[in-house]
Amino acid sequence: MPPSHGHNLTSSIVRDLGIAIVTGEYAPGKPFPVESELCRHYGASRSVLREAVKMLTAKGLLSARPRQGTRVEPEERWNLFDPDVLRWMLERKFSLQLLIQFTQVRITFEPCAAALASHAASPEQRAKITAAIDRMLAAGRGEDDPLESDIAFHVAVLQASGNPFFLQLRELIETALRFSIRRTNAYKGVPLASVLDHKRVADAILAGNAAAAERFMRALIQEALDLMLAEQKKAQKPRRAGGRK
Amino acid sequence: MPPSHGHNLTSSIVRDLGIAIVTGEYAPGKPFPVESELCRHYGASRSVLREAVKMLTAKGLLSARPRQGTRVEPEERWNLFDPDVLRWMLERKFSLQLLIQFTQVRITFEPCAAALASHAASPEQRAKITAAIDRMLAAGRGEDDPLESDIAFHVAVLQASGNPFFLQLRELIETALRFSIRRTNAYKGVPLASVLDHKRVADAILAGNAAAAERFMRALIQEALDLMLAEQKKAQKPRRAGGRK
DNA sequence: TCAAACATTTTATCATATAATTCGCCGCGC
DNA sequence: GCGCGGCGAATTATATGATAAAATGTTTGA
Repeated sequence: MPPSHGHNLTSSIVRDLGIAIVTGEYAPGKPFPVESELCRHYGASRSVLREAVKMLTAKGLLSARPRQGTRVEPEERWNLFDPDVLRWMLERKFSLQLLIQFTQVRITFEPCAAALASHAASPEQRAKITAAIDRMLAAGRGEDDPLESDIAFHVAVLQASGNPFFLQLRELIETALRFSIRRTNAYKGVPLASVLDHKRVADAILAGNAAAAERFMRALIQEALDLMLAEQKKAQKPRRAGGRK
Repeated sequence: MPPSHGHNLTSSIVRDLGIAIVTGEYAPGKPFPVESELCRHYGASRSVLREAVKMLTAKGLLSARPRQGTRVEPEERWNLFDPDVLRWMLERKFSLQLLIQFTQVRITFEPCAAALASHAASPEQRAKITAAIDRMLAAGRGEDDPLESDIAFHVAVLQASGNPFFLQLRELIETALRFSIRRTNAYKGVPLASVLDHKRVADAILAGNAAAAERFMRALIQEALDLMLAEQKKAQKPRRAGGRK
């Protein structure tokens, strides 16, 4: 196993093991390989392997006790808000349902963040929001990257909210956005309408209109959510019902 | 350093270092002790220390590179949604502002979870919500623990929402509730009114009335938030303005 | 039948050695 | 004087082997 992805051996093992866990390669009930076995598997020393296991333990994926071995934790203990964990899940264990569930989180958070931002945004943060909208407009003319400018807008709003918990979602939303376009082939040509939908959120925030900012942001994400729900329904029809996992 | 708290040496060092970091003992800019120094400090071997550092790295508090040493990450990289990190911050670096900010997160999440629950709750989950309300009523009569029953209610709603991200907040909310009562001396005698406020949320969920469930849950948390904001204002008056940190 | 002693397996901890990485210094050439 | 390349040192990264502790299963003794 060459340290192809991360920079060092440990982080690439963390990544590999992490992906193996979230994809269900090691079930929460079934036995996890013992240290020595994993060492052989990866051709790494015990130190490195133990450090990798500790990192996954810190993310809630594993737990270990003497004589009992290392075990995969039940899924509800996983740290879903850890950027690594969410990324692994979206990239490697994609399910439309997971993306929908995360979007439900966004539709919960972001309108609130927009409302807070309309009161709390500093001049610099306001400028950043304006700049992001400008970038989106430019992207509409083909002069900037649509995805990056979109991300920049949402991040700017989160930052302007002044709530550090909201800011935490930054990486998660970035991952989700990057990922969802990679699958849905949206952003073919940025519809101007979408840019204007963003712009009215920005305008409401800059005008200090919390209620409008919240409403418009919610509408924005609801639209994306509706698209996913429609796709989900479409995908269910041809085959059968039963949307578990 | 006896492994007083956690079960083993590593976890107690993780805890100790984690607390030292969130309390600002090691600033994000200033130098962090090198491995050998930390080993001496804790009287532990390098392996143990490195594993502890790796766990903190996984939680976003540290980063390390050869020759450059280990460094504290800027606060916005910390994994605030990690139960350990939030607990350390609330227990050891308490600020009313942080509690308020987290409550803003709750007021964002929980009404939404209640709305989802009103449609998605399974029979078992409904029973759990009912049971929690019964416990709260019992607590009002002094026959059960007010805090535990309150926690049980909120957790039951999160579970019933069917969204794993919401369920993640379980431990966080538990921590925040346990903590906030320890400081505010609320729950002296559970006012029946509060129990009824909870009950009408439960009733709305059980009746499948999403809008009402959302509204009542929001009102419930808003009340707590208002108390904190009032306390914050009260605390600011006597001294001076300037609520940073 | 039950319980205490024992053996075994697995992680936890320790100790030491070597490699890789990066920064700063020094000297060389121009 | 100034840049550039190598050299050395500091620090984490990795490897290895040994010992300790914990938890489980088994055996033995009454």
